[in-house]
Amino acid sequence: MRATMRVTEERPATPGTLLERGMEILGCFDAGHTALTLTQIAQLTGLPLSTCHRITTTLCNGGFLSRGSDRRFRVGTRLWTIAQQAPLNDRLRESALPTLARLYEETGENVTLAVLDRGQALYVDRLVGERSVPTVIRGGGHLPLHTTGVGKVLLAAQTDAAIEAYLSHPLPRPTLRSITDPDALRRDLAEVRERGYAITRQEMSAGSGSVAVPILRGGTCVAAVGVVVHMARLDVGRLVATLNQAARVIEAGLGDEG
Amino acid sequence: MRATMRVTEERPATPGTLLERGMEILGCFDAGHTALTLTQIAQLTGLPLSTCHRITTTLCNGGFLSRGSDRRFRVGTRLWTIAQQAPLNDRLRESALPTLARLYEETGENVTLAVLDRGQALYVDRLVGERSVPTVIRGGGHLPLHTTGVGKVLLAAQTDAAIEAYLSHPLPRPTLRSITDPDALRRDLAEVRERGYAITRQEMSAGSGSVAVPILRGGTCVAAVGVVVHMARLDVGRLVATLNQAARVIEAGLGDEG
DNA sequence: GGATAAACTTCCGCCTCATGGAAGTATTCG
DNA sequence: CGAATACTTCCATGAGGCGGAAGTTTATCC
Repeated sequence: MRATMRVTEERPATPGTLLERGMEILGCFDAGHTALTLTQIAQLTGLPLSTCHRITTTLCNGGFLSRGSDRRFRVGTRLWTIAQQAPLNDRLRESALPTLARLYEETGENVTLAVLDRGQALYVDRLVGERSVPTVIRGGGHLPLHTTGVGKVLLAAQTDAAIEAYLSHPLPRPTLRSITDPDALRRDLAEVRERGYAITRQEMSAGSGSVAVPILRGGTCVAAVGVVVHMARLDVGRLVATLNQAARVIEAGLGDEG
Repeated sequence: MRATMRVTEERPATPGTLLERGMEILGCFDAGHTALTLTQIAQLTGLPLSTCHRITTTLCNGGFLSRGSDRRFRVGTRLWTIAQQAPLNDRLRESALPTLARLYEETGENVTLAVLDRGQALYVDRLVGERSVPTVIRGGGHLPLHTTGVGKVLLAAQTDAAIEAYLSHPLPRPTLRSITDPDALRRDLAEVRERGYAITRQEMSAGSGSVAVPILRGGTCVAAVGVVVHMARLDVGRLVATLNQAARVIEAGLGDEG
């Protein structure tokens, strides 16, 4: 009989404006949700079906969504086109791409480029090999700072105050090896600063580790490049050398200041 | 005294809903407009300043826009993240990337990957070399089908009816060498179909030409890879061989059907 | 550095346009 | 082929967007 307990459902106090709702619907398309039916969207957002229908129709007309023959919604090319104007693409990505690919060729491993975004590592680009560690996250996704190589590099480059702020929040712990103790992390980050590179050992997923180095512009760290490899192939010395070389090339492509 | 001739201004009959206006504002961020001030947005959209202000504020709160210390708006990371879920990225892009980069390394030229979108060639990815032809368009931009190598490939793969529909619209003519005569284009496209590759010679911009080949999945053309080079270096035979090799690799990475 | 201009932000009463339940239609599944 | 599910359309109501104008901050100029 399921009852009608919808009373205390989810709506705290926010009626939500049309535009906010539109953004909320678009936000449903995250990693793993590349195609959604109308009802799925209604469930995910908690909005009435007719409301979702109206909004999705508008979004489709604007090219922000598109609807395939399977009646499912996908992100539209218009939205994608607009997104290409994001600062993330400005120079970093374009100038880094060939270098990342060469890195990928040289190492045969998963190569990632990430920046700091909203207290997480935002994966700007990612090259995944068939022969390497299985996919954890696709480009455009976020992962914690303290469990990934690129994340540690980005975090270590922040001010002490920012680091403390990060540590003050509860830290996710995806594996048993994840470092979540504040003191241990502080030591780890200090080491990253000294050495100029970060290492993770099964801190994000069992069986794999990573190495990452910063990309600097005008003395500040704007991004990080890293590789994710099976633990057995975690040859830190070689990888750091290769990564540093790549970072240097990317930095050169960025220009001095912009 | 300026009068109040605002009556017949610009608003045909569309008041525009909040969501539509939001999309319109986001749409202002196209090639060459990566950062806009509030007044610029108001001018571009023709919307009142206060309205723009309200909408941009909402968009910023949602992460769809961000505002730098220079008070200018840019596309936000949230929007970018969502865009990564677009079908464009599904497999094509990820699996093509390393190959494109290798192409870039081998040829030292501008390498482009494009799909058909709304009657134009949508550039999914683009690697631009310092040593090669200057930038015409960035990734995420649209160019005509009949003046670009990748465009011709995509157009030639369409049904005859679709081609005729394309030819029935007025064709832009960026250079004197652009082929805009319908009959000449039909012949050109027939040739593309036979040979399996397309050539342009100064049809998009003076001094440069291009070669492109299709990327097939399940017998249909889903994309095109091409290179843009200075006319002096337009060694068709060599480029076609290299491109075909690359296309084969990309196709292999796509999987059979999905 | 002070004055003027431009760009931006806030405010509020009017009135349009979004709202969402319900009824109707298409699609899928057994 | 019928039942269940997914989607689309409709409409009276009132919540929320509207934009001109006044106020504040930032940029420009001499």
